[in-house]
Amino acid sequence: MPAGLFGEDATPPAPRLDAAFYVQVAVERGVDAEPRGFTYAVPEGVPSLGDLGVGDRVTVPLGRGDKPVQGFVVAVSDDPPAGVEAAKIKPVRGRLGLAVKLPADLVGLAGWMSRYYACPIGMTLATMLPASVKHGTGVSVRRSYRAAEGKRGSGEAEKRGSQQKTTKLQRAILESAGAGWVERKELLERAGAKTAGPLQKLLEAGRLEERSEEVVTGNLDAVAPPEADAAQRLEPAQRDAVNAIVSRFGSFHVDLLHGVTGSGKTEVYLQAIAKLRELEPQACVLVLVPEIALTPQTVGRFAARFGGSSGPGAAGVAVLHSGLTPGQRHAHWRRVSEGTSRIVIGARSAVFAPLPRLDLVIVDEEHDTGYKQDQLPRYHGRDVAIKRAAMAAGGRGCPVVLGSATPALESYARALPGKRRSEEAKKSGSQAGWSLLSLPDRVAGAKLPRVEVVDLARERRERKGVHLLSRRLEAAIAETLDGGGQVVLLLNRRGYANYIACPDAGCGWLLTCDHCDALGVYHRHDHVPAGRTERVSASGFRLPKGNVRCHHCGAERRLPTHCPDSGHKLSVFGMGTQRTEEELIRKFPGLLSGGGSAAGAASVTRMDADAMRSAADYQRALAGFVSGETEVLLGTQMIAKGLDVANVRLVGVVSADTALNLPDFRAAERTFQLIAQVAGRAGRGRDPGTVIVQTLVPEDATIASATRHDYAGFAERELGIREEAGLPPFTRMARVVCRDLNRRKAEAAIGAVHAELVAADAALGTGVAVTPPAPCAIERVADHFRFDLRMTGADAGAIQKLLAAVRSAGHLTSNAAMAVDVDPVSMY
DNA sequence: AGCACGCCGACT
DNA sequence: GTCGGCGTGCTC
Repeated sequence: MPAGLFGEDATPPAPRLDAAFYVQVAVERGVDAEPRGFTYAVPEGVPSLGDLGVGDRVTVPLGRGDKPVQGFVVAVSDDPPAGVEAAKIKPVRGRLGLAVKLPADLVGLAGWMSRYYACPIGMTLATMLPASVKHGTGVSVRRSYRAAEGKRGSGEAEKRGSQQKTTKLQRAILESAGAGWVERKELLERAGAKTAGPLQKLLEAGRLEERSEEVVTGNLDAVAPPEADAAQRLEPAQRDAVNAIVSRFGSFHVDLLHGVTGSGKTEVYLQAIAKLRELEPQACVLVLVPEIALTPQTVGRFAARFGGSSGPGAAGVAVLHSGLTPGQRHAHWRRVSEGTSRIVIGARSAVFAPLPRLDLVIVDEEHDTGYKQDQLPRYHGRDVAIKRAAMAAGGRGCPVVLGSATPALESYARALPGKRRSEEAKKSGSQAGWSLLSLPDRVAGAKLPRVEVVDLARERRERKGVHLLSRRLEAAIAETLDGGGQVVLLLNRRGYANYIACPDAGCGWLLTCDHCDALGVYHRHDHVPAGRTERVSASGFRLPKGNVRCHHCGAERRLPTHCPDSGHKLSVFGMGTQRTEEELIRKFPGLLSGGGSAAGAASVTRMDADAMRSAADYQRALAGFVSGETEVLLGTQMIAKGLDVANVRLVGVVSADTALNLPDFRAAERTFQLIAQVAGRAGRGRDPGTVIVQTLVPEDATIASATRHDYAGFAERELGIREEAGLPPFTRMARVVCRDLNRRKAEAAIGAVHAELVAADAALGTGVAVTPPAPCAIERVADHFRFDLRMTGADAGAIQKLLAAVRSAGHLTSNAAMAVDVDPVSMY
């Protein structure tokens, strides 16, 4: 600046900050300050800020009002980066959570996620650190004391000390404390002091020294104490798989472990981990499972093999999932961060476990859509895990094992050596580092269950009345129960009935939600006071009272009795788990509902989101089924996962068609997965068991493949269809949804995004196809109108390039009005 | 995401 | 004449 410019009337220059150094801060706001956050100055001579580093949390002033906001340090530099006006740089206000910081490798991962999923980096970082860790839940300060070092103490303390008289209690405390550190509580006990008063006096007088340390008190009992669980003898295919995984140690590689249900995938994980720990005792392992609260059996096996998290000197398994109390979560997090627990098992968010190093990543049930987060940041746990593994060990990487009986076609296509490999895999060739490991058979000579198909259309023609259970299924249930076996029944639809309609064909009125473009679902009250029933159904059922619910917005209302248009009495039809339960009890009067309500009684337990309000409900229901107290387990897809009960001899799929008709290109894949997974619950013991699949379309190729346990055949055909249609996994997809209370605004917003995307694609030559905007399959949800568009590119890079351009120009935002979903798993 | 600034309707 | 509606734009 030229000298003399600032005369008396001119604005004085902003005083130059005496900055020791500068930090880039990603603020925990929706501020899309990609890629590097904002620059702040670290003032000279502030001791608590002197060693600020990547991953530390700070408070910084933001905006015109200098509103203090929290953020993460993502980079440190001696000088501010070029292009940032020096006058704009503000100083860091303070530091947060001295004991806790995010490991630098996670900060790097957040950078990748922020770019890949088009999400503000500050929000990405914020989701990596559990709230309980942020807030320091369950942290208490442990204070210990020792006698000050006698005469050597100089000046003040000495003087004040001599001014005061030493009471008897104070002398006792001084003696008890001695030269070593003694904890507060113990010290007072030893000295026989009832209050801390004398101790405080000594402290003030400088005759005692105090030391304090943070202790996380949250209990670690969430991991069951180890039971005996010896390594099992491996089948040849399992041994090959373990050997293959072991051969990858030390560098990045992805193995897709495709093993049929009951083929012993978990044992493969366990033995691979054991081998890794033999070779490298400090090795750290990350194990992801779809929803850990629902898989206590898996966690138990890991804990049994490698030690639980509680008990003396336990160095074993930590768990991180939503079922923990905040204190427990914090405690587990700390143990992981300190390197005390080197094996972490957890749900999606456990991919951010603060392990000090990473040597092996396992993603169990990798096809599960629960890995995809449906809120910001919309990441896929499996894909982030793979990226984290690739970035591990300073870029050298570590191996990943993806396990499933029904792999996602995205994974299968990359791992498959043959012709159906996706373009991406072909392009990068064998260095892509994906391979397929197969466990084609169940362990110990067990056989996959027999699968029968029942044609529901025919059943309806030949039989009067409403029957959710066909004659064949009913007979099989009777036979199984008579023989002392247990039954699993799957129906992937909650409630009693999903159509509430006018029986007059000429009227055709259907009850829909007032706030959504969706049908109301009739739910009975689960606990109806005795004798309170209400005649509703045209077919003559006496129904207990209930409500109509919308499964999209949660709105609830009373069940109307008459059609508002024609005045006819309404009828209720369609199928749901509650209705299946009712029919089951009607047809098997010996069964009692409510799982174990009456001691020793044979019973049916319904397991769906309505009946299972908490993880504890689920654990209880599961325990009842494992113990044999519950004979029939009926539920939605939550019963299809991981359940391993030897006495299950019959699995019934009440309707295989529920997922088949969804407006989603993955409908067939979902259907295959659901049938194959639930069928896998049968025949875990000696008897291979039977599976009965009810469907209106018995000739459907997907259902036929599932009945033959033919994943490869299904995949071959479905991949052919996907390739033909230019769908994933042969392409990559991203989706933008705009929503607004005002329909025209939502439409205008998506139109603007569409124009920007099309223009950017033309300018950059990314070759990404952008669909014209269209109303979503369910256009209105909770009074908001929704429009979407889809982008399809040859590979992830093309989509990324396009998104980055439009995003940095400010035309893509992630907020309540607009959502960007990269690699969407749900299309409606 | 917040929060401030700014330009158009119903009150003292 | 003002208070305040929420549309728009910016945050080192």
